[in-house]
Amino acid sequence: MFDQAPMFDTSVPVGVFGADCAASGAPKFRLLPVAGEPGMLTSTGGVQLRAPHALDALRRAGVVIAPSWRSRQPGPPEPLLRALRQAHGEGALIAGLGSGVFVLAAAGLLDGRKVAASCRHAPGLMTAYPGVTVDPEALFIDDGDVVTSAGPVAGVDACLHIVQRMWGADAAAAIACGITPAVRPDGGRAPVAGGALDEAVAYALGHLDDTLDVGALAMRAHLSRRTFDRRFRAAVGASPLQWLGRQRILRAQRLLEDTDLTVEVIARQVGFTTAVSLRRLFRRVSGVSPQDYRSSLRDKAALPLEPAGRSLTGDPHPPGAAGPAAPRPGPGW
DNA sequence: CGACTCATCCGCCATC
DNA sequence: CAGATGGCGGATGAGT
Repeated sequence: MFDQAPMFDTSVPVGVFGADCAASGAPKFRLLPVAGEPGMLTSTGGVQLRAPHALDALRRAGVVIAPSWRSRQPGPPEPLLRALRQAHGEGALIAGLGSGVFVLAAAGLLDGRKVAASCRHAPGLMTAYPGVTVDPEALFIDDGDVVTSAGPVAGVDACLHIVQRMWGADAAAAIACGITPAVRPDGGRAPVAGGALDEAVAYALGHLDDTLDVGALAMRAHLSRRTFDRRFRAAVGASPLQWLGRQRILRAQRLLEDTDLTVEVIARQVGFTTAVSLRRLFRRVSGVSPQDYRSSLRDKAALPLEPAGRSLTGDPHPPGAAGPAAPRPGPGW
């Protein structure tokens, strides 16, 4: 969230990922509203916003969304751009909705890509960033690791698309029915890379605690190993194993946050056979050891700002797809 | 941390 | 002919 950015735009991802649709079977997300710059953020009509999280929260996110940007100088602050690039490099899905595409462009994440942008923003975007091509027809574009939308209303579609892609059509439909007027039975949106791939992803998320190998996921998607690799990278922006590793770390982070389980136990619960593997990957992804991560969060939890909320890092349990045996850790999940 | 094994994944290429 | 597919093999890196 940014100072002087439109309230409507800023609220879009909060509306989608913060919607409480658990009763209709939607997954719960841990939504981490992040202040993109320090200080109080003033929005449309003088409304003042205060985001409970700082930039370091980007390291814990599976999806990072820039919902808006202001029209005036100065540009996005460099620490934010660094954090965005780092999250992207570590496999997070990055989305720029409406004016938020300027934030992604400033971070260099749109170079050489075709993106969606509203007619108001398209000329300025292409002038300031010659490497970026705007598709004037697109409401939103999923480019695998980067999603863009033309304006905040299409931003709702883009967010629902992300939900569908990562958590399945049922999840998207459950959320959509609360915020859009009419939805087709499929959730109103076509899958990114084909239902087969989505199914394999949903299966993997529901069985993170098992030892999954890429060959088995390919079989589940009814694709050859080679084609699965290719399609996966095109759709998700990372190799299957890289993606799997990041999902495992995200879940481990939650277990570290919400439980007192030992690192050894957590490692097994998220699909590592030993804690050594978890520790090594954990440090590479988040920069700290699991223990340090846990204690730093415990320190922060003492502050009044920490919400009891949920995480946009994504609860990986598409209803139905994960099966009855899907793990449901702790109360803070 | 180092040594070891083996899965992964990407370029290449024939084929569909 | 263009584009997608899938097998092969080796460098790489993940896991133990």
